Amino acid sequence: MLPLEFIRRHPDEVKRAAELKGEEAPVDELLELDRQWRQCLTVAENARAQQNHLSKQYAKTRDPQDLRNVKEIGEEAKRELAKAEDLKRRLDDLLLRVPNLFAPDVPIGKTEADNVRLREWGEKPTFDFQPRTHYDLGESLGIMDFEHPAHIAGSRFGGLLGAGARLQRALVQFMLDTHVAEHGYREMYVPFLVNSEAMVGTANLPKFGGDSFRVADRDLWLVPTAEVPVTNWHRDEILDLAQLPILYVAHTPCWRSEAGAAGKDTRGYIRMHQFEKVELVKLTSPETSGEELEALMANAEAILQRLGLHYRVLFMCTGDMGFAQYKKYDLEAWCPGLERYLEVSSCSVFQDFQARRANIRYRPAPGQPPRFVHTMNGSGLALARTLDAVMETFQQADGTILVPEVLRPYMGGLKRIAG
RNA sequence: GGGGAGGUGGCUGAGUGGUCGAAAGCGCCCGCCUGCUAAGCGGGUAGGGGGUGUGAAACUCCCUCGAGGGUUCGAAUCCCUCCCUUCCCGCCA
Repeated sequence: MLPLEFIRRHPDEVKRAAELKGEEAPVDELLELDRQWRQCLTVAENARAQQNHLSKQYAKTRDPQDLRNVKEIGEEAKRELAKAEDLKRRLDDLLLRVPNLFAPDVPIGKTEADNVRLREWGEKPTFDFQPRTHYDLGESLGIMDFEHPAHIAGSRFGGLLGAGARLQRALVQFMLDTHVAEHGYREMYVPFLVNSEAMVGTANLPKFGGDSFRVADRDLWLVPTAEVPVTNWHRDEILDLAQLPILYVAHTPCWRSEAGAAGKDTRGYIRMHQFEKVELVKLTSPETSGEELEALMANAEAILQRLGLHYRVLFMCTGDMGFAQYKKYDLEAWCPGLERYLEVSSCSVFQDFQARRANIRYRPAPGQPPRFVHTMNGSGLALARTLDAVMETFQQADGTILVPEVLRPYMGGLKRIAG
């Protein structure tokens, strides 16, 4: 969230950012509540101060009249304090609904058409036959299945079999090993269910609860991304500057309700209720967050490059970047069968927006007051779609799939998937 | 799931109704001392919020001892509920 004081001083800047992001920002309502709250709080605290004072006096005098006075003022303090607390609760709730600002260099725009293509890596592969889609290939080879999962769980679930399941696992292993051994991340294993506080910390709540699955009768949510448990790992902690930057990588399943996602462009192993992802998360000092984001994105790109997948990098415009992000890049891998790019990674920095919510701080120097860290994350990479891109890119005329070199050690040396 | 113990500042840990936002130690900061370092000596050091207000001060008030509620003029301290940690038993992959 944004500091209340910042909103007080720069309401127009906050409103402008929200508008350009296509988000609602209850700034006026918030400021009015803020005014009422502070007024009420002053009255309440003055009453409480009087009460404290009179109470001490009564301790000395034991005068019944003093007792009557202190009781009376005590009642008033209680009433006013309750009023102030109610106002503060409403204020805090609104505060959690104000979107983050965006970086000065973020392109202004409304839709994905306004995103800026920063660069492309490699070239679209060419085929001397009509390339097939991953689901077509996968179902023919018997390594990808949508019917059985639908039967046991419903639509928007996919399943993998044999070499398909193993190929996904190989991708996960390859990604984890690369990020740990070569990019300096620390591997983590984390809960796949998190409480509401954690969801608020990363800004998945209160506004976006509808995007995630909640466990019935419990305050637990299925993680929509490892970002939630990993970023919240250090909630309410004060870190040492020497610990920063903290680099974490975690592989988790992710669950998303994908409400309203049915229809066009969603056929295949693309937008599932459940998918695997290797997620990169960094906690940094404010001074280094800019360069750390670029490095994080480069780490994600390295995976695509080693797999030999053609991809492009998009600088997301204000309208397409989201509530909490300060800056966001998408990596999109080319899928020759689908004849379109699929988003396989989204790399974002939040500045201290999440850190304020999750209360993650660091001490810049011994003896100095704590400051909020900066948080950022990016997929490194999202699994279902990376698997799709691999299958479609390395398919052969006979319907088999060549296994990329870097994955072969993870496939028991298998060079070609033939079903 | 049943029973016991416990959750206090950056950390360890005292504290069972006002003298406690909290002993002591560690850590950290400032100063002194010492040929350097170490040791020693003195002082300082929780967080959040409100008001007034300046150039970043200063002053003042309120809240916070796991969370929430209650008793009381007054709660870290007493009562209730919940969460978490830990030990023993049970169960289980």
